[in-house]
Amino acid sequence: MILTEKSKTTRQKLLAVATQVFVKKGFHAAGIREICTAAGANLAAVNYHFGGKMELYKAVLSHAFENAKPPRPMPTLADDPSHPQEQLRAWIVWNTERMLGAGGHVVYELIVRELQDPTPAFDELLERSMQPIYAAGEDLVAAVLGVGRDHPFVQLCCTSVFGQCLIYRYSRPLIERFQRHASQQQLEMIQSFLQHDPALISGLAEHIANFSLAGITAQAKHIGKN
Amino acid sequence: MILTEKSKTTRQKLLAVATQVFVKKGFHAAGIREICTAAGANLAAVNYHFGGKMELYKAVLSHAFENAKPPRPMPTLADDPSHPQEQLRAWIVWNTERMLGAGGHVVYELIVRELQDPTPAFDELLERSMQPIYAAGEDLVAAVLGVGRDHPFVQLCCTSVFGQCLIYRYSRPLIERFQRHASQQQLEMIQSFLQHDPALISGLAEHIANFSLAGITAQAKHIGKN
DNA sequence: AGCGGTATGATACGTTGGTTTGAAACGGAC
DNA sequence: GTCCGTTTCAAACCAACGTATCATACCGCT
Repeated sequence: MILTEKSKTTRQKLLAVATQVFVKKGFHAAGIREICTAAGANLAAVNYHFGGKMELYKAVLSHAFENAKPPRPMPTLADDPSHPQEQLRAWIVWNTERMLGAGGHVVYELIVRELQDPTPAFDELLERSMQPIYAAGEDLVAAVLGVGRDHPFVQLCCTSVFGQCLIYRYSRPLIERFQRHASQQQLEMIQSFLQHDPALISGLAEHIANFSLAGITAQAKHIGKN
Repeated sequence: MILTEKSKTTRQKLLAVATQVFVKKGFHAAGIREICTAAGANLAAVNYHFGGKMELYKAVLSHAFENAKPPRPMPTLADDPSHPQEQLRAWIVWNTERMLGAGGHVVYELIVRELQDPTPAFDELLERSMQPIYAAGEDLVAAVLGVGRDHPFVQLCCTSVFGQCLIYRYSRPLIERFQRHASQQQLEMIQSFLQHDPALISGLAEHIANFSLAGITAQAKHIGKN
């Protein structure tokens, strides 16, 4: 079990290939035969190096999570408590780019897969990768609305923000088909998203930030009415 | 192959049970042994009545689509072309309630399942069930923004609206876990969603409509800047 | 060279899941 | 009652999958 140089190579190959396959097909549909042949390894390699398919999957999750370090730190309310709106905008942009950009996209692909059929590894993954981000968003929205974190509007608005981001991860077949009759320019946009074009993702982040900030500040007017 | 009364009964039982199982587990994870035993039918019943698992699935999709008639007609721009904003609000509310309410929820559960691993039946299902709704939304957003349907903002805004709705369908494990530390009142809200509580869905539809209308009208200010 | 832990390889096992088969039971028509 | 198409049933078939086995090859070490 001691990792020599030779073993590390096939281990890493397996990990890399398995990541791609798990992202593309999900845990159940992915086969270790497919993974092993694609990695140029023997069928028994997965069991030898990881102990089983589930352990390989967990290793993929951990590895993906460790390699998903954000390029810049997450904006929080504590960074500038006197300007919550600007901080909220920065957080939305940061979150969108993190979800859709190249930096952390593998993690979110895997999370999205788990949404339908959660494995035992799902809770920990979510807790480590998304929960802190969501909590920071709650703080910011609550600050902008001038209410506590438990106010229903806070949850609703945060979910609205996440929904706008996640649909581009989750519903790509849907978006592609809806825009099938759209202009050529837009189809190219969609294709670029598939390759995580940073410029287009920034533009999308801007849209979601504009859209959401208007939505959130509009909610402020409804507070106290009920 | 002629449908007598006796055969219709088991056929319908199979169809009903299969719908539940496919919704709960997805196409691949669902087993015909499970479906048949739950329906009180023999293992060979699926092959006899439908010709195979895939054909059963297609029958479930068609059946679900036919039983998903909306309680009221979809609001469109043509209903009242002089008040596009009010019509857009009505459309958002209608769409949200349709997606999340009891009326058409089976169809959307199945669509959401297909988003990850589209089957050959996916395209037709989408074309018949969601595409017309999306097109109507595009018209309304374009009218509110005062631009053509091909304007990038139209697609972005429509996707933002759909994203807010769909996240409640496909990310329920996520929402539940995020609000795990939330108040008891909110946990009950989530539970009620699972049972398609009409009142709560109406409230959610209101939120999404408020949020989105503010977001869309805010985009109008950015038009022409580039 | 010879040893021991490590890695790889081909093969087989047990299970699962969809499909097939062929016989038996049903139900109306004559 | 008999016949025939339809439906049900138990059992088997077959492919695919994850896993286990055991022999072989590798490599640093003494």
